[in-house]
Order: sequence, then C-alpha cells, then structure tokens
Amino acid sequence: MSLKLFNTLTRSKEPFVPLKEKQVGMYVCGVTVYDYCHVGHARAAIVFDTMFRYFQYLGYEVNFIRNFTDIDDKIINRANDKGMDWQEITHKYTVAFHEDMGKLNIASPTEEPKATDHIPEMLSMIQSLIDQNKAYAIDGDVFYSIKSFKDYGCLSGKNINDLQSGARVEVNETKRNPLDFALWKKSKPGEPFWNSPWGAGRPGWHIECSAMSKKFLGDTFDIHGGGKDLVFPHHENEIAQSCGCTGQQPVRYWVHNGFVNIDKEKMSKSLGNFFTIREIYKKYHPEVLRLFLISSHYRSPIDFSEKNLDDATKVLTRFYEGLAGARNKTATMDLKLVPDFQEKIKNHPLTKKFEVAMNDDLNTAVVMAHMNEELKNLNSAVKDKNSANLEEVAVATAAWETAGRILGLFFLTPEEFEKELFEIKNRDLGLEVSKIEQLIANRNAARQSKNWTEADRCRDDLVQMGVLIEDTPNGTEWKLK
RNA sequence: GGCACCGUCGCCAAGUGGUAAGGCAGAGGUCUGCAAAAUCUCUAUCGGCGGUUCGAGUCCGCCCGGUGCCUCCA
Repeated sequence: MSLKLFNTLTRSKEPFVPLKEKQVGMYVCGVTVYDYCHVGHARAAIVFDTMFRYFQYLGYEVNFIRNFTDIDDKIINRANDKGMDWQEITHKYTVAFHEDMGKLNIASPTEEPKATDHIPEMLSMIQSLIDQNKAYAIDGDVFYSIKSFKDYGCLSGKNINDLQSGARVEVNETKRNPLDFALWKKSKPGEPFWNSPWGAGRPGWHIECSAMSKKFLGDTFDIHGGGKDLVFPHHENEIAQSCGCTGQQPVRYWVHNGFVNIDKEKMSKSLGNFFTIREIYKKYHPEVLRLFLISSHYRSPIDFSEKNLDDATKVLTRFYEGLAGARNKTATMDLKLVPDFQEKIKNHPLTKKFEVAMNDDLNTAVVMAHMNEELKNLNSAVKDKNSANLEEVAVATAAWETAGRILGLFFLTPEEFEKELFEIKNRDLGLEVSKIEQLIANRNAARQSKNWTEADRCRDDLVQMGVLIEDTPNGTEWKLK
C-alpha cells in the first residue's frame, strides 16, 4: 500500500516512486504578482500544501519549490495603469500573497524563487537551445522552434496539426511557426529590461520555471504541479524547453488541480466572476475556506457558493467543538506517560483509513468522511462517564488531530477559533458581548426561580439577535447562529 | 472545427466490476423544565437507450445535458 498519484502525462494513477529514496523534489507554479489572489489560487496553494505535508508525514525529505513570476506583461501594464513602478507592484502583491496564504495555513515551501533573480540561468538555457538549433533569435526576440521537439503536445494530448488548424493561434509575422513561443522578448522603450546576447529584453513566461526548477531540483525531478489551466501551453512549453536543453524528461509526475467554478463556470479574471481571498475573509473564517476546498477531490471542479461555505462553517465548528471536548476530557493526563503513545496513534483505525484515502491520489474528501465518523466515536467517548477508557480517548483524539493537521486544519485552539469565528460573524450583527451576557444572566436567574416563561422570553430575545444558547454542565454557553 | 472531462439522494460529495462513504437540509427517538448541542434510527440504484459480463454507477457504443483546453490564467 503506497501513494498513488494521477499523472497528467500518462493520464493514469501511478505508484509514486521517488528518484532518490525517501526524498521528493517538487516544483509548483506560483502566481504572477500583479493582483490579489482569488479562490482559484487558494485551491492550488492548498492542494500542494497538503501534498507537501503528507509527504513529510510519510517520512520524506521534501524539497518544495514554489516560484513567483515577478516580471511579465501584466505586471508592466498594471504598473502603467496605476502610475507605479513595476517593482512596487510586485512587492505589494508578494506581501499580500504571503498574508492571504498565511491565514490559510499554507506552510512555507523550501524555496520561493523569483524569476528576476534568475535571469542568468534563463539566459544560459536560451543560449543552449540556440546552440542546439532548437531556438532562433530574430530582431531581439528569441523563439523556441517547436518543430525541433518531436514530442510537443505529449502532456496536453494535442497534436501540432490540430493546434495549427485552430483559429486562435496568435499571429506574429516574425515567428517561423505560429506555434513557436517566446523565450526572450525584446523590450520596448521605457520597459524594464535585462541585457542579453540578443539585446535588451525580458524573459518569456515559460523559461523561468524551466530554469528555476533545473537550478533547485536538477535536470529531472519528481513532481511538478499547478492548476489545470497551466497544462497548455505553459507546462507543455516547459517540457519542450527543458527536454530540448538537457535531453531529459524534466518531470516524472505532472500533477494538476481542477478549477474553482462559480455557477459551473470557471472562476477567472477575464470572466470577472472571481472572489479574492481577502474578500472571502470578510465573511468567512480562512480555515472554513480551506475545509471547503479540501472537501472534494483535488482534480474535480469545485463549485464556489455561499451555501457551500456555510456548510463548511458548520462542519468546522462541530470539529472544533468536538476537539475541545476531547481535549478537555484528557486535560489532566500527561500524554508522555502513555506507553507507546506515538505507536498507538500510528495504529489507530482512523490513521489507517486516513493513509489509505490519502494514498489514493490524495483523496481528502474520503478523509473528511472518516473524520466525521470518528468524531461520533470521540463525542460518545467524551460523554461516557467511565474514565477507564481515558487513554483510548487520548489516542483517538491525537490520531484525529494529526489527520486534520495534515489537511491544514486545527492550527488554532478551539478557543481561538471560536473567538475569531465570533468576530467574523459579528461584523454584520455588531452585537455587544456584555448585552448578550446580561440577557443570559437574566435567563438563568429566571430559571433558578423556575420562571420558565421569563426564561424562554430571554432566550427568544437572544435568538432574535442571532444568538444560540446551550445549557451545559459547565453553565450556559452561547454562540452566533 | 480539434482534443479532453463531467452528469450519483432536495443541496454538497466519495465510490479497485460484486448489489451505493460522509456532510447539509428533512422525519422520528434519547437527553433537556422547554430548547440547543450530542447521540440513535430513517430517506438514492447512480442523465437516457443498447451492449460486454455470472454480475456495471464503475467497461464499450450511441444519444441527451453541462464544462474545460486549443490566447493570459491556479
């Protein structure tokens, strides 16, 4: 039983066998830093963050590279529109990226290289392609000649003839073949540029990933990831460049995540139907967004809607409440004194189910199902007055928490989560805690004197305000609806 | 036009060819002064029609419906 991953290159699930034992090299396409990230970016980040965490859990040493594209037409255009320096733009949105992703519990990759820090590496790769007659320079531009690469189209399943007959291929008179793509672009006056053997210019989009992955991971590495929309042309072109340069297939497993849709349509800038991550944070807790995005398989399209986020909020609230109860139950225990604690976690049925699901192409949706079922057991055990099974509860709790953490959940304490969730929900309601607590005190006073009519009236008032209350052995607790 | 993918309970969502996980919503029970929470029980034959097979949601064909890629895009 070992990890299987769906490889876009072969269109099948394959057992994952690393190039070097117990080590993984993975490169994931990051973002172009010219705007705030939207939910689609969040999904890609979460998918590969989860993969990263799971590899570490399996005991691999992971070299995880995620780049920033910090030079590109969109950046230059944005800078011109805003009257800002292009580097101010890239800096601003790089900072925003870290902020937004940080709240999603996205762990830091091993390296986060920037394209502009690797111009020399790109130049040498381009030169090598020219030397091998696989690229040609014309008037300051350099293009890759796709005719030089017989396998062009192998990743996306396209053939060159079909592509050429398509009406949407860009017209550019200077290219020998309409499908040839830019490795180096001559800069126009006023645009940022770097000097090169072919004149002042800037790199084409695709070459940065080839150059940086080669630098950090070598000519051939294990995994290259990104959104499905990068399969063609970006990753196709990367293969052509890297393979052309080194003669090696650069990547063993190509992994692509599906889109985030809105009303069945792809969320995208051009359609204008996107939500930025920070917009979502105004109404939903970041961890809710994460849970929502892992509740379906990473390759399936996922429909983004408030209803789905509301459902995810309910699930996560229940998870944290269950966690609070379970931790509370074993609070007096010193877990270090439990014999073979780690071993017991490892052998817990939930851990086994978790691994089976994750090994099947990272099936986080199935993991969620198992966690929901295990939560029932946990809740029952917590309620059970018999304390003989305390150790069992501690082990089950730890197993459950461990699984959740690999999916990027439970990075807050239940108390912190409750507090943050309240603040988010209260943004619209604007309720005062003191007022709520006063009403609850009134109700409890009425209950003391068995004045049920008055007690119920207080509760109705609270419900009207959007406050739900629960009478527990520890007193009356409340939360927002 | 070319190439892919998808269509499972009211909604969301899993499903190596052997008679459908889980969540939300809904119904009923336990608990509770009543509630809430928790817990228990219940609710689908898988877009349609054929075929292969002892057996198909799961493979093949056709049809209907939807999406994506072929241009920048996670």
